[in-house]
Amino acid sequence: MKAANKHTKIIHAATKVFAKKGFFNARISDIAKEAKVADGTIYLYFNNKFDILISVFEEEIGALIEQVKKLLSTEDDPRKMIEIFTRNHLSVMKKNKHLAEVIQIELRQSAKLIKDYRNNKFSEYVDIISSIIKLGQERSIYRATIRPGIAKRAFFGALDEISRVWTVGIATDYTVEEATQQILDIFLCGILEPDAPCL
Amino acid sequence: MKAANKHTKIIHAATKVFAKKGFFNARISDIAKEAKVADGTIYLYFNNKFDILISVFEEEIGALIEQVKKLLSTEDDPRKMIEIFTRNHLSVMKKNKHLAEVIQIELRQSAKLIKDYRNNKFSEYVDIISSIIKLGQERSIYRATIRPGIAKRAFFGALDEISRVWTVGIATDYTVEEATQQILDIFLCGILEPDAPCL
Amino acid sequence: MKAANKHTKIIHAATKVFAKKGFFNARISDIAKEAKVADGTIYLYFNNKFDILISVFEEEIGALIEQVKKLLSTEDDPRKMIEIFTRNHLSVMKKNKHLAEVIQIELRQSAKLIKDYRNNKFSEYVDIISSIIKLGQERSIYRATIRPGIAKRAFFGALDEISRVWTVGIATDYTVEEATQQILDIFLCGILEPDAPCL
Amino acid sequence: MKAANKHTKIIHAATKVFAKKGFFNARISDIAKEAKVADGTIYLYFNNKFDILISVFEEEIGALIEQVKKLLSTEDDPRKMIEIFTRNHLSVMKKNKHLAEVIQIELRQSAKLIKDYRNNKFSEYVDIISSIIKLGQERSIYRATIRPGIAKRAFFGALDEISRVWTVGIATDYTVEEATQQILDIFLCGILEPDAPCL
DNA sequence: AATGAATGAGCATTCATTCAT
DNA sequence: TATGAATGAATGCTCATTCAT
Repeated sequence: MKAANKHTKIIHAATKVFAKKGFFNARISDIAKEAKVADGTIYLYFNNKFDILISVFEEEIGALIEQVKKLLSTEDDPRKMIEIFTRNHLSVMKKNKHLAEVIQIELRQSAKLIKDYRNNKFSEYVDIISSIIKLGQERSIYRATIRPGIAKRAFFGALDEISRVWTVGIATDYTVEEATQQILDIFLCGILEPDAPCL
Repeated sequence: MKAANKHTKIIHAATKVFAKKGFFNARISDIAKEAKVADGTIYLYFNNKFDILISVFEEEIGALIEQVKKLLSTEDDPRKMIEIFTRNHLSVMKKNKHLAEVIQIELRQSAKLIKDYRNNKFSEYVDIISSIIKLGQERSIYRATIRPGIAKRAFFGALDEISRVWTVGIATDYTVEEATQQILDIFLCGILEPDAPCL
Repeated sequence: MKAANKHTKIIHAATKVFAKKGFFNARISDIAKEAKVADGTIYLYFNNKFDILISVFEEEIGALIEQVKKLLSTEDDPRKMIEIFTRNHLSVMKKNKHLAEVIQIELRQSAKLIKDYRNNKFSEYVDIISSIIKLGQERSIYRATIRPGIAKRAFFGALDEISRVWTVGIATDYTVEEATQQILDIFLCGILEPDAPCL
Repeated sequence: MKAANKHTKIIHAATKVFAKKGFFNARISDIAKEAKVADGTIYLYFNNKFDILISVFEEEIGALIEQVKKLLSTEDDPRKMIEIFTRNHLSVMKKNKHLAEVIQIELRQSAKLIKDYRNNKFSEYVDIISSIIKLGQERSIYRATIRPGIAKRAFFGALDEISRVWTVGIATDYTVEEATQQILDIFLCGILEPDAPCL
């Protein structure tokens, strides 16, 4: 992954280091070394350590949002859209372990770490799920009794926990495809209208 | 909550402090003050700061396991069992915010914090879900294609993310009962055999 | 000078180190080493580096005030009182070089270093001079046209600059007694020949 | 104040910045910004930060010396000469606050800051006072018992401390003229009533 | 068992200085 | 000459842990 400029280079380095050591155990000098810049250089691009973490969230999740939105733009069926979201999320998490770790672990602490920080990008990402559900409800494909605001969390939580297996390195393993099929099997067939066929 | 002895008193104090500040921002002196003991006293009961966190996990989740197992022991229907697990988990998380925070946030970091620590108690807790699913499959109530090892994670992840709303304090709110109904609606009706009736 | 307790021990060590290196070049570890305590110990007694400097001022000048007030209490003649103040100030500054340096150099910067810090003790010390002048004016020994608020500064400034020779280590040297006589001669009688008219 | 060249521009900028923040809190980038040049440009004209401070002393005090020497050249009476020196010093210090701060505060630290630096210009300035006193003694206007080397310090110290009121911004205020009159009154004639005996 | 004063290792951040352009 | 991005050494302060009492 070639870094276009130093800002990006540092973001990628930080993602890697935060993933490996966690935010608190990560040293600025670790990030600097990983990015092959001097410690002080980091402060030309970021205000402080927290700022680096926030930037990692914003930029990495921002890219994820762009990617999945692009994929979704070619599809119209809410069932297929859920499938696309699922497969994309799981495969990115399996491939990009560093990003996965940061989202699964560091993102969770962020509210506690940084006063008044709202993970807007993260909310935006999860809201893609609820928007798909709402679309499906408008077209009578998804049951009207499902509350999108709750279902989006249930669904994201399921994906998140499922994909943790790959980062934590638990023995029990499964492929992205197996996980996708299971998730869809459980979730889709659950929220479908009784007469809407499962995929 | 009256503490039987100093060990328990410290565990409860630590749960509260870790929940409020997070493991890294929590100071031993904070825990000592909360437990109304001297800083040094903590080291008579625990080896180090990590040891306190591990003990919090083991004891608090241990109690949770006891509680839910007791509730489940009076029930035989796998559908009801899933409902009991769900309602219990969500209501404990809503009531005991400190425990909720520690499970949702600190537990996730634990592997990174403490080399070679396996959250055995946590695994035991999540495995209750897969054992219920297996039971349902044996009785042909849950579909045989569902993989319990994946489904347990999907289900726990859903519960976990759903209940995070209460600790993070997001505006969108719902009651334990609403959340329970939605979770069951989505999850149960999804994993049931085609001819097994939803609750 | 035996230190009664750690607080005093650190104050004395800091006076010495600030005198030798100046506030900014003084390292906390220098003070700690000089006081024979650990770096962290200093923070059990002081809030921060500035706080140490302020404490040095307050305590060292406080002691100086006590000392000179005690000496003055036995004297009633405003001429003798000025003499006592002068001789005491000059001899303390010549003997206690560290204190002299801190007063002459670091005290001057203090307003710039520490926002909203008023050297109350220092003002109190200089005000002893104006109170002697006022006493002399009441008794018609000192001229009524002299403004005590200006004269106190002129007098203290003269003493201060005179005594700097000893700390800076300028070649031109004179004894405390010589300096005292000259100061009194100039300040009390002026530098004019008896029959030369003032301007 | 139009700067003839960059060297002078930087000197003036540095005087201002050192006055405002003090030498240690002043950053090279502050001076560069004030002088409207790049940080690196400063190093084309000065060796290091200390060098800038020394240059400030030399050039600003050098100008002060030129100015007062020119004023004194038209006067022959040692009493008038002391008056001219006093009024000039006080009025420059009241007008040029930046220079005043640098002389009153930063100059004092200079020996500690810069190894082996002798403020030659400063000595030259203060020696003007002793040369006036010597002149007065030759003409039997000033008493022969006065030691010019001590009196020059006493006199400069008085002026310095008197003028500090204006830079520090103490409530008690007086005009240049009031201060000049008081200084001359005290120094030339002493503070005693005409018929009160000196000690 | 209990205390809490003392320790000292460890790190985010700053900023004078350099140097490629 | 002039620039300003990059460097990396340097340090105030925190806090987990120890240990004399």
